[in-house]
Amino acid sequence: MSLRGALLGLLSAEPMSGYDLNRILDETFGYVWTAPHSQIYPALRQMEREGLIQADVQRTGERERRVYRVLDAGFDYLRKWAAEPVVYSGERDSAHLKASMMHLLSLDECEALFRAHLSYFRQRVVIWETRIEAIESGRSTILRARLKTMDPKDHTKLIAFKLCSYEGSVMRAKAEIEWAERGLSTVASLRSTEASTELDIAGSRAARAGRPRAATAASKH
Amino acid sequence: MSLRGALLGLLSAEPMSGYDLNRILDETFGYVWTAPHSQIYPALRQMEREGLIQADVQRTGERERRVYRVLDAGFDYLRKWAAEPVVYSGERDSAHLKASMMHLLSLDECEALFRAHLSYFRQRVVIWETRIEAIESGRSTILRARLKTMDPKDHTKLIAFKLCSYEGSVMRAKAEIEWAERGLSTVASLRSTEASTELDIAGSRAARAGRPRAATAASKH
DNA sequence: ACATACATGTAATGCGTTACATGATTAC
DNA sequence: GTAATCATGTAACGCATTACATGTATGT
Repeated sequence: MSLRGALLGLLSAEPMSGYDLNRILDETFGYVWTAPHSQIYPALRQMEREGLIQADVQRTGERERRVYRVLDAGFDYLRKWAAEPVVYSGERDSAHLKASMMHLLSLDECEALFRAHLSYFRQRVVIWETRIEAIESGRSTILRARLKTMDPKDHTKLIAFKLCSYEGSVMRAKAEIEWAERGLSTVASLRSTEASTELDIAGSRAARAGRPRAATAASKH
Repeated sequence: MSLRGALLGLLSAEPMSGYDLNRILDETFGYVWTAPHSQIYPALRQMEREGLIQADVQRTGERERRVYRVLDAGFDYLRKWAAEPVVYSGERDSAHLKASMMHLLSLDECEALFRAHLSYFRQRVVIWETRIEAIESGRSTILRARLKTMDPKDHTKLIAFKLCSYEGSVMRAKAEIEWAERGLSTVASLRSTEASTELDIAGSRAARAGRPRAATAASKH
């Protein structure tokens, strides 16, 4: 269960409440896992029942705040979960699925889909690169909290892997951007083919510039 | 509902049975969407009830085979679904999530995770590049079936977008490969740091070669 | 005879989304 | 006073996984 991994991982840096966890998943940590509070609160209660974490209840007047900290059993669970091999189950990506059916759409609709893809991942890249800079310059509060509780000789390791995981997200997002850009240029080529009343052969060559075999295949039928 | 999109998309190329759809999702089409047969059969029945598709029942002796074809309402549904903007909901990736917690693991365990990642995506790339070649050379049977039922002037468009979507998957997989390779070199650097009993500063510099600011941040605490 | 591929389902369980629901504190 | 933020939950529904369940046709 990855949700538990994510929650225990964050709690192991610093004890905090369900509300805090929700905020962090929304803001910074969401680059690897997200969850709504409707999933978080029950999961915390369940893990508490199982003895993985424990809540220290803080009161501000009437308001109750349940600050969870990870118990030994929780650390064991977390380590065990993290070391388990990942199960790579099938792909499920609506953006790419829709792209595989773009022949059903108008070129305007295709363009709109690619542009949305582009702007979504460009935003992600900006957000995550900002995070990377924060980690590199030591401005990240959650990282500082974690470093405080750690043996100084492990600091290098922590920072190296934190950066590595953020860079992974950035690299993937950049691949999506590159793909969307390629998609847009495919659209542009098809548009010019549509505009002129040229032969199919010439058209397919233009549509897949740099991929001569595509043009060959297209001209076959 | 993306499952419906995937099924209608495949059926629009060629009428086929739930069994066929399952096989295609497992083999070739799974690069964008996968589903087990326990999802496929009920989805087909439901779409039939709603008048999106219709089954022509074929009998081979006792055995019944329900071959579905897309009705006009189904085409409308498909086109409408494909043109709708994609909802980009939060990331959820256990591999990257685990990577963000690798400081909890031994370097051997980290290496194992990265190697598994690498080999999984290398396999994907091989499979998908084979598909791309099949499309480019006109050896793809499903593509040929689709081309037969289409206006020849749209062939270019179909092939261009098919290739584009496969290339998207390849590009993303290559980003994952590159990331895993980077992860492995991070592990290697940390290993050499661990082996020698050098200072933290020198260690962190080695661990993040080419990223001098990481070393600076690490040496701060 | 036996294995493999063909062929179609249901059921239980778990994960994820959206909506519903409530109330306290703080800053303006 | 009122809006934003803090704070914690439940419920209904839908989508996904795994296991259960059954039987036929075909090739060796």
